[in-house]
Parts: sequence; structure tokens; C-alpha cells
Amino acid sequence: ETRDAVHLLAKQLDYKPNPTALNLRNQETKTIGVVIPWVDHNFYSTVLNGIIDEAKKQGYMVIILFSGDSLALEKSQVELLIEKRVDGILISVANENSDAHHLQEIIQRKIPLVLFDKTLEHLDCSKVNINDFEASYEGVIHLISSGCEHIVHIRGAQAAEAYKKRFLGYREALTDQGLAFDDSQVYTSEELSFEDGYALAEQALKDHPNTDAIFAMTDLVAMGCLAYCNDHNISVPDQVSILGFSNWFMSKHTFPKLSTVHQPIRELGEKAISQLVSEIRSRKEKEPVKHKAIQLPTSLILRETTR
Amino acid sequence: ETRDAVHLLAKQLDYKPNPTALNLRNQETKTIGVVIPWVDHNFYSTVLNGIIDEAKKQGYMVIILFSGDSLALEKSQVELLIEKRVDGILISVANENSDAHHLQEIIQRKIPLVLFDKTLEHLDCSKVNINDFEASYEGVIHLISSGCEHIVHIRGAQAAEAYKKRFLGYREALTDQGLAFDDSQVYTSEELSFEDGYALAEQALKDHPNTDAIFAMTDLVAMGCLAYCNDHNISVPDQVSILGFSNWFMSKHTFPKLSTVHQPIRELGEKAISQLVSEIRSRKEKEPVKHKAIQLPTSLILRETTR
DNA sequence: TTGTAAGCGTTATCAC
DNA sequence: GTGATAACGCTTACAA
Repeated sequence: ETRDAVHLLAKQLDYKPNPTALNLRNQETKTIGVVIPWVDHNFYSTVLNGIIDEAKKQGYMVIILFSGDSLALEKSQVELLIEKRVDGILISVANENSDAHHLQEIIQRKIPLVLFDKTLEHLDCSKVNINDFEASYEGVIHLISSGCEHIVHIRGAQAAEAYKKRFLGYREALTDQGLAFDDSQVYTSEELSFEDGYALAEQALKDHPNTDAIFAMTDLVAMGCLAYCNDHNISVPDQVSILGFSNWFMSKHTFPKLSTVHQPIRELGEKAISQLVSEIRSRKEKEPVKHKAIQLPTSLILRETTR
Repeated sequence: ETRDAVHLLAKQLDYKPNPTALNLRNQETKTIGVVIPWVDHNFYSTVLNGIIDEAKKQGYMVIILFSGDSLALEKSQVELLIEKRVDGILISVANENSDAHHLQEIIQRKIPLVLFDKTLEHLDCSKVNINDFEASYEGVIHLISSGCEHIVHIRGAQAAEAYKKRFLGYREALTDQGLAFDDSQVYTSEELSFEDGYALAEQALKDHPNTDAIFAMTDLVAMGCLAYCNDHNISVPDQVSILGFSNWFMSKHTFPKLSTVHQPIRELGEKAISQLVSEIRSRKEKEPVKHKAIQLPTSLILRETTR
């Protein structure tokens, strides 16, 4: 009875509880820590969109930190997040990532952890990504079925599992279709930049003049390849097909328009957050947390750089 | 003496103070709220880079929220930030912004507020941006001095002050150089997209066949214009010069390479944060806070789309 | 120099 | 159904 009176007055005074006090009381921060390699990179800023919106919807705010694809920085960022007592952590691991001590520590401290995009297979936590192997496999199968026989692959950093799986998909597609796999047809771009694509296309076409397709690990790299071909009167896709990866919004504006493997980027971020939040809730309720490995579907987008 | 013993033990046990308790005690959150229109937009993700890094350096974390360039959403995001008791707020105002009640409320509550990039002139708070008028003026002066006489301007949303000033710079450059200003040579792109650039270039070139230059309010729009010219065998820059704005990293990879007005984007974010943090500190020390209007220098980058 | 207690804003708990 | 109290983890002011 007095309660109602109080509630009424609270509303009249536009009372808003102090979240800091609440957090202290509830032993939580309502905060999720996110570590990504970069943000000024269309893939990650799109993912961020999904992350922030979904987190807001679930009542969490997000601290974003960058690893710059460096293991050392990733570690120190994780330290910081632990110190900040975030309720959960979301990471797209740095390319350099090899030892996972800092991630093991998160798990040991029972802080919910979800890996997304670039994950680590052996780690005991939830993962949200695409089926890198299959996405790559399908792309290469299309290249082969359209008549390409000498397919160069420009892969990303050696240490990253995702790029390795995409490479494996490429290799298996080749051998499955009875084409010889040749190690020298595989090039590595650490930066995944336009410049890398341009330079590597030049290199590849010199090393293997009979190249009739390039499968690049990023649309930006593919655009570099395309620019090289355009600059040197190499007809795309007649002489050389080019297939990108990720479906960046600019790829539909290239000349010719870039074919690519579409990833549901925003959804990747959303799913990662919702899985993480559900684990945070389970942990709070002392229910058992069940880790999931979620793989989102990809699709092949055939535009004008493939036959 | 015992103090030292305690400190030692603290280090041994790797003691980390609980930030939530600290915040409650100190009546602060060590958190800065940031509202930007979008993030999956190279300009803002680059700015974000500066914001996050600088905030981290200053010991603050950042909550990022999006307005989607909508006034209503911006308001609700500001509400949320106030409710969260952030220590300060950083905003690049939505294009739609006209009434500033929600911003006035921030000021009334004595929450430090800094506007950056897209600011509101009459508002009593610090601002960090570029000199939109001059940046634009200089660009157009160059166009004219290189021989252009019929310069089309593709501007951004009407309601945004920054775009208005750039338009004013364009107009003044024209009249200062004795060229007639013609309202019908000014087109508006709400989206500032590639598609808008393409369509508006087509429109402008049909409306004014003697057009010899296009000054577009974004590199992306300029790239749309360029694509239209390339598709229709309009030689750039011989027939039509194209000048962009912001110096997006892709603009050096177009064919021909895009000339543009460079903005120090990352620095914009850094300066905005450091100004905000200094105001937060002043306020905490009960010193008078002095608002600053900081304008970062721009520069003209002449590549291949201008003569 | 050292120790103690109050208070930051909540809520859950336990008497009444 | 109501009201007082303790506790979350920390800092600081004041007393010993």
C-alpha cells in the first residue's frame, strides 16, 4: 500500500536507479568485452553493428578493444577486460594467435567466452563462424565447373585457422575434381590489402602464365587483382576469372562486377552476442552452460568476374 | 611501514581493485558515451579508432551508440547514456538534427559534452571539426584555377550544418572568382552513396551538358560520379574534373585516381576525446570549464581526376 | 603511524 | 504487510 505510493512518487520524480550501485550489488557489470583485430575494416565495422545493436537489445553495453592482429596486444586487452570485470568476452582472435594462455585463463575464471569469425578449434568454448572449408570448397568447385583449370589461391595469414580451412577447401576441391594441386599456386597475403592483391596477381601471373582463375581471400585483395588485370589488358573473366570472399559492398561497383562468397556478417555479430548473453545468464542461474558451435550459411554470389 | 607490507602482499596476490566499487565510491563511471550516425562507414570507423585508443589511454572506456542519422533515435540514445550516468558525451549529430532539446538537457545536467564532425554552431559546448567552409572553398578555387567554369556541386543532407558550410564555401569560391552561381547546379544526396553519385552525375550531366567539374561531398559519391563518366566515355579529367571529400583509402585505387580533400579523421576522434576528458576533469575538480572550438587542418590531395 | 567507521545506492533478509 | 539492517568493495576522514 505504501509501496504503491512510493512507486508513484518514483515515477513522478522520474527516478532512475543508479546502475553503478546496482552493478555493485549484483556483482555484475552488464558489460561485454569485445576484442577484434581492427575496426576500420568494413568486415569488422559491419560485425560491430550487429554486436552493438544486439547487446543493447539484451541490456548489455559493449567495450570494444583492438588487437591489431597482434597476439601480445590481444593478451593485454584481455587482461584489461578481466580487470574491468566484464560479464563476458567476445573475441575474433588475432592472426598471430598460436598459444591461447590468455583465453584459457578466461575459461578458468569461468568468464563466459565466445569466439567468432576467426576462432580456435581446440578451445573449449562456444564459437560462431561460417563453414570456412565448405564456403571455399564451393567457390572453387564453381570455378572449375566453369572451365578453370589453373586456379591460383591468395590466402590470408598462415597462422589463422580460418584461412587454413579455406585453403584446405580449395585444395580438396581441386583434387576432388581431378586437378593437380600445386603448392606454388598458393600465395599468402598477410595484410589482405588492395596493394597485396595487385602485387600478388602480378607475381602469380608471372610465375604461372597459364593461370585462368584467382581465388582471393578478401574482396579487397580480389579488387587489387582485378585492377592489375585491367591495367595490363588481361580480360576478366575471359582470360582470368576472379573470385573474392566476404561480399563487401564495393564489390558490386567494380568493373567488371566482382563475384564473391557472401558471408552474413552482421548476423555473425548478433549470434555471437546472443550466445554469449545466454551463457552469461546460465552462469548466473548456476545452470550448466552448454557450449555451441554455430555455423552460419554462406552463399556464392556470381557477378561478372567469373564465367 | 605496515603500508609497504600491504602493498607488497597486494602485488603478490595480484590484487586488482573492483572498478564497480570504485566507481560507486567516486560517483563516476569512467565511461564516455559516443553517438555516431553509423559505424559501417569508413569515416566513422576510422574516427572510432581514434576515439577508442585515446579513451583507453586516458583511462576511460567507451559506449558506442548509433543514431542512424535519425533525430528520434539520437534522442533515445542520449537518454540511455544519461541513465547510464556516463561521465561525458561525444556526438556527431544526425543529419536530421534540428531541435536540440536533448543536447540542451545534457548541458543543463552539467554533463560534459563535445560535438565533433557534424556539429551545431549555436550550442554552448566544445566542438571539434574541420573548417568546412574553407576546405570546400579551397577545393573549388583549385577547380576554377585549373580552368573549370561549370562546376556542379553534390552536397549532403540539407539540414546538416557541415554540408551547408561546404556548400557556402563552394558558392563563395564561385562568386569570388567571378563565376555565376547557379542554384540548379547544386544537387543533394541524402544517402551519400555510390549509387547516389552515379545517378546524380547522370542527372547533372543531362541538366547541364557543359559541366566541366563535379565537386562531391564524399569520396564514395565521387566514385559513383567517376563510374558514370567511365561507363559513358566521358573523359576524366579532360572533359569533367571530379573532386571528392574525406580521402577514403579506396580513392587512391580508382581509375583514374581520385583527387580529394583530406580530413584528419583519426585525429578528429582523438582530439574530441582529449577535449572531453579535460572537461570531465575540470568539472570534477570544480574548476571552470572552458569550451573550445577546435578546427583541424585539411589539405587538398590532387591525384588524377582533376587537372 | 595505525585503526575505525561511515557512506556511495541498491536489494535481500529477517524480525515485527 | 511493514520496516529496519546488512552487505556488495572501496575511500577517506577522523580518532587513537
